[in-house]
Amino acid sequence: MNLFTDIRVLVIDSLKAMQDAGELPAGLDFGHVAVEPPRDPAHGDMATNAAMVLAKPAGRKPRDIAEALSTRLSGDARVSEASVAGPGFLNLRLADAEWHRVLRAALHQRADFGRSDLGGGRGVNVEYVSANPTGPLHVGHTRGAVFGDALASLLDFVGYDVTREYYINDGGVQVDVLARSVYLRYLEAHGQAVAFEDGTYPGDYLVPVGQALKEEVGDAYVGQPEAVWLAEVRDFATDRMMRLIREDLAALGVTMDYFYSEKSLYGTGLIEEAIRALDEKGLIYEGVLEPPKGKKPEDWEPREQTLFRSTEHGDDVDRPIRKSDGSWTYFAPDIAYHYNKISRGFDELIDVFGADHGGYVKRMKAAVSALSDDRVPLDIKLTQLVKLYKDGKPFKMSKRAGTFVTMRDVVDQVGADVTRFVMLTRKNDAPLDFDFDKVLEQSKENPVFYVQYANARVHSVLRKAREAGIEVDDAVLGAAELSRLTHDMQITVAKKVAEWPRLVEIAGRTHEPHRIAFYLYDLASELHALWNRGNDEPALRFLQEDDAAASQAKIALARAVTVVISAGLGILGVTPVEEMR
RNA sequence: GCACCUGUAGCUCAGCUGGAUAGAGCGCUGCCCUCCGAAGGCAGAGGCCCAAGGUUCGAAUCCUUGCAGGUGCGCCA
Repeated sequence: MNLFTDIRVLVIDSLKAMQDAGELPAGLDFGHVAVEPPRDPAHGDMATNAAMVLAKPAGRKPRDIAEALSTRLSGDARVSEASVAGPGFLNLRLADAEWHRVLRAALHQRADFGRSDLGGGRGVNVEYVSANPTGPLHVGHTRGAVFGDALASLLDFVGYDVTREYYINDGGVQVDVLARSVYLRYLEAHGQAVAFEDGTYPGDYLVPVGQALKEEVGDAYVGQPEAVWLAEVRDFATDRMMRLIREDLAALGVTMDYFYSEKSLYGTGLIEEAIRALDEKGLIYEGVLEPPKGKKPEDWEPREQTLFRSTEHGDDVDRPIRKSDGSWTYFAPDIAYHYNKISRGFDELIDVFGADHGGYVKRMKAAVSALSDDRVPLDIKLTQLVKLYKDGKPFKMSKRAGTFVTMRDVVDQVGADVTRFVMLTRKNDAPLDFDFDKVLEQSKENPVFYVQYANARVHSVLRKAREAGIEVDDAVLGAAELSRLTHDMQITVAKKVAEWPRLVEIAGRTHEPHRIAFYLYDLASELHALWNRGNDEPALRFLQEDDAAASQAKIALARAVTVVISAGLGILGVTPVEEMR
């Protein structure tokens, strides 16, 4: 249940009744009528802008509409008070029973509390990570992986049919470089001295791959020209790298539904088909691009290339899809890949890219817009850089100096749960500071700890209640005398719980999973505040050993909080803990 | 030169399809914390929401222009 949408229905029904009574003209658009929590809780529990939105079309003064609406809403048992304020806001105060109803819903629906039908079962494809298969995942990939995975879970929670997908860039020259690098390690495994020049990957992680290649083919490739081994070694190496990447993802708790290979596009005619589809729309032509202004490549000279008229779909300049030698640019298979996603019937597409791909957004959107005739929206989320800190000091990464920080390094040091939560404590558009020490601190300034601690505190109460012989199963708690919960701080916590379904929809609509992390921190804060008050006012403590009924009511509130924390952490991919260690 | 992202308290950042007196953590100030649920609690100070125009009953939020920082810009992917 979502109390905000329930009350909005009530408001709309009242407005319709006013139309029937001739107090409002027919044919009004209620689409902009909103029911929201007011910024200042002193104003009430909910506020509606109905009077202000409808004043002009209805030809009446906002305050007059608000007064009339106020009279009708006051007649509903759920509304304890309705008052007109400011330019025409209608503030509503709800009966305590409404908050109790929310708690019961949370205890009854548990993991499903807050689920929504926003997506209406529509298919959405979330493509994320998509790192080149040339080495292990690093910190930058980690943020994209966590973000994409949480977004996918979030969309699932709000009613989408979600596919998680990884695009393997195994078709470009970078996998040839990988193959040559592995070949060097292979020669090394045969006892030869090798040198890693510029343009090869010197990382140690290829040592076992070279060794494995030796075990696979013996000395068959030693002393042979590239033509003999390149294709074979390339396949072998990319396969090994993808195994490595899958292990990295698994360590972070990320599981993909599909891995889509760029290489598999070649030779199937799909690229040609996608380009033909664009050509049929008159969007493909042979032409010469203007040189880029400012930073001009040194060897720039005008060339005729095959171009995609992406400017027709919002891009700044048209984009080449063939190099001057006639081979495809990277963009061409990517067009084909998105063409494939469209043809697989997805209703919405989401790409999660690193910030360095920002320049790629417009052309990709242009391609999808053109190929789908604007039927399939593509949202591209860019994740900004992660800056690493060690004890407050910046931690420089350098491949050359060997201080290259991999995803595995991070997960091994702080754990997958902490990594995931911290990566979501900033919106994707903002750079993120990640301090190896601070994320493990046990204090209020560490949101991961604070949320987990709230959860653990509630579970501690549940354990102690059972020891005291008080039944605290959810079914029992759901039937508890919640009318005993009347204290302001208790109602405040219940109100925060009631915001969860609304928050989830907002996060889902905006594709912003970080909102969940921030909300969970707020929710945890409210619980801690109530808990702390128990120090001064023993009557507010959750466990009242001599009064089972009172305990059950209070614990029902606490349990509802952990229901939401568990669901929220679940979306973020973080395991809720029941005990702090 | 152009495009995209960012600009909110001393610092790091939230801010809901535009809503009322703009929030949190840290830091700062004051009080509380021998035990009874303190890996602390309560309260307070602190703002020209980068700037200037515009749209609107109403703008941190939308539009335009400018400023500052970051990222990117044909034969790399």
